[in-house]
Amino acid sequence: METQNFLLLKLAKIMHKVFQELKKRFDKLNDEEIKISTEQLGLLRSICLEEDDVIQKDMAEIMGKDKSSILRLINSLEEKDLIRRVVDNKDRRKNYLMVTKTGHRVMERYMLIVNELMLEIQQGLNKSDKEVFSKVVNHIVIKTGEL
Amino acid sequence: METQNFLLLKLAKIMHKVFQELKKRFDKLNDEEIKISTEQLGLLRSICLEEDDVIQKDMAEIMGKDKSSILRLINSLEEKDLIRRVVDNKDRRKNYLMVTKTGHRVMERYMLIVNELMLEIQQGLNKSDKEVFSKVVNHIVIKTGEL
DNA sequence: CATAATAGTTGCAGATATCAACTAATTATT
DNA sequence: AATAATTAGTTGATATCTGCAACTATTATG
Repeated sequence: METQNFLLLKLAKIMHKVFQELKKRFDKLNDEEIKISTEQLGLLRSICLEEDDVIQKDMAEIMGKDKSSILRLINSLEEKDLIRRVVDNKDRRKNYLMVTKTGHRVMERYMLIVNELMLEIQQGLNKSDKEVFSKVVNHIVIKTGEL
Repeated sequence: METQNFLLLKLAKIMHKVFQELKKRFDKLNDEEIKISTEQLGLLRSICLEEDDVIQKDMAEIMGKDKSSILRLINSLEEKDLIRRVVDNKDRRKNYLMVTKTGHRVMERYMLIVNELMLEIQQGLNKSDKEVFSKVVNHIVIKTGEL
């Protein structure tokens, strides 16, 4: 019973650590390049990972943040030319958030670092463990989706 | 290869969702009670979970934040009478962070909610899957500890 | 004793967050 | 078709959290 609580807290701790490490490595890489904050990167990442084109409101829901928060993050990403607002012809209230070439390049570079770190972390795990882990994560994705 | 990246991002997403849900349930509970922010709760949680008594500097290291950040979070927790600074007799530079009765009560209440949500999320998983998951998490704890 | 190192504090500046009030565009209602 | 309601986005105000650098107080070291 208590084990499961601590597991969650452990998970929180390692996620924090992993993203901290990722940010550190990413910052190091981007010394003279585009400086991007964790939140900005998180939003960019989310936009990239969505199946369909999204508008600001979608991202507010997906990220679980206020629409004005998203708006300001979008502003900063647009200033850095990582994404671009494109007005929907059919409904001019909507701004589609399109990732620019630079944005994709930044994400790719980020993904390489993620990849590298993941390999480091996975060392010593066998295939079946990884599969079960992946299965459980997917299970939790579904369960949290129901919340 | 790519699978593992997305696994991390998936994990990040579910953690975000879980803590969001936890905060929501916790806020609902604490309508007239102590209002506490996510960061404050996170710090209180960490202090409670440590084996030994800690000082501010320890928490800065554990949480991976600047000591001044911790200091201010401690201030807000102390204002709410959830923790108390106690000067070390042998080294008067050090403030031990002692959790008050109220602090423990708040944490217990929080843990109950965590517990409840964990049970909801785990429904449908068999024992062996949970064990493997736990094992992998522990593996990652060790690996991230080496970073 | 003078100097280093350590723990904590304060001031400053920047990023993020939410809330509420607002505009503009679209849809629904009468 | 005119009016009202809804939706998407924006803005202003305010609060929280963050790190950095400079500072104080205390302890350790030479």
